[in-house]
Amino acid sequence: MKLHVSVKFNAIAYIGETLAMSEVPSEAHVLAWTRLMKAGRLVLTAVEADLKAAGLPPLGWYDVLLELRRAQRPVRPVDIEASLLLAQHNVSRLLDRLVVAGLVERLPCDTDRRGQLIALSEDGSALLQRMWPVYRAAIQRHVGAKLSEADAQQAAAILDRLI
Amino acid sequence: MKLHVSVKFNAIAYIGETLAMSEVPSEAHVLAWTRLMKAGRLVLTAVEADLKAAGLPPLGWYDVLLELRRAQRPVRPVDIEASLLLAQHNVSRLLDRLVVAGLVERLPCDTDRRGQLIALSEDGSALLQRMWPVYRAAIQRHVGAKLSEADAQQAAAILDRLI
DNA sequence: GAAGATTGACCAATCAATCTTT
DNA sequence: AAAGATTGATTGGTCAATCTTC
Repeated sequence: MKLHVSVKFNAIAYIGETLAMSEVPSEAHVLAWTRLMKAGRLVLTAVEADLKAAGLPPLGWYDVLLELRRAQRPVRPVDIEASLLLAQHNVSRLLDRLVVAGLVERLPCDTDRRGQLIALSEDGSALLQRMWPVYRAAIQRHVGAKLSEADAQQAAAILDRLI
Repeated sequence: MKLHVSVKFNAIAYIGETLAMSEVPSEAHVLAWTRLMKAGRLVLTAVEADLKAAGLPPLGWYDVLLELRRAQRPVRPVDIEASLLLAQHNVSRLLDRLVVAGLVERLPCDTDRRGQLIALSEDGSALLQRMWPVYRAAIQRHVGAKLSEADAQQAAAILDRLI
């Protein structure tokens, strides 16, 4: 009788846990999440501080300029949104600032007259080149110096599964 | 002669690379950094969206409330800053909102009259409990479902080295 | 003078609505 | 109606300055 009850109870507990397993994260998953947020914020803050200390604009500017240089041709705002994971209105206003700073130009888009093309200017290209050494040094200081080569490879591989 | 030149060149190249190694990040380090930013932004956006969809406040509120409940007693703003990696003025205004929402209370601090103590209210405690199931499900959906247990453990360990 | 915290002014992000073209 | 993009209004974050207490 006692055994019977015990079996029943274990069965219920087991079912409960099985259901829970698919609905709630493990402790390791929660820890990975909190570390992701904390490490991300800490390193981002440090890198942004290095850029600012060198009198350079924020990372968001670099990201857009790099996107344009990589494409080697004018790019649609919608493509920038997709690759940088930014909201449409966010990109619109970021581009406003880059235009005012003379780093990019807005061109009409012939194939779709709703849209436009964003072109990298000479100044934009020059800024990109001035920023990279500082940015690169910041990455080295705040990431490179803290992770082994194997750590970096593993981290990149695992984080990629979240994307 | 040709060999001699070659040796010299290699030596110079090697020195150059050795110096560079300590100043610039490897490709893997740069990739780890970009993935960290991208994965962090993507998952954070998704989790925040889940909270909002459930009619709940943003994660920052949860972080503060959780900090207070963990301490089991009123906490100094300076301690919140340290554990959440937030700037002082940022915490000040976040607490303003929590006070207005009736989730925390500001109490005078007897041991240091410059400071204050932040106490969790009943409503704050209740909100914490209402948020956790939604938050937990979001972590499971956006992290747990995408990483194996081993991945999560490795990720947590590696990211911890950045903190 | 340094530390804990707040405040006013400014900049950036977000929401909802809008406009044009597809 | 849906997609690309912008805009006005509000909210949140940041900078510099300030205030009080240590």
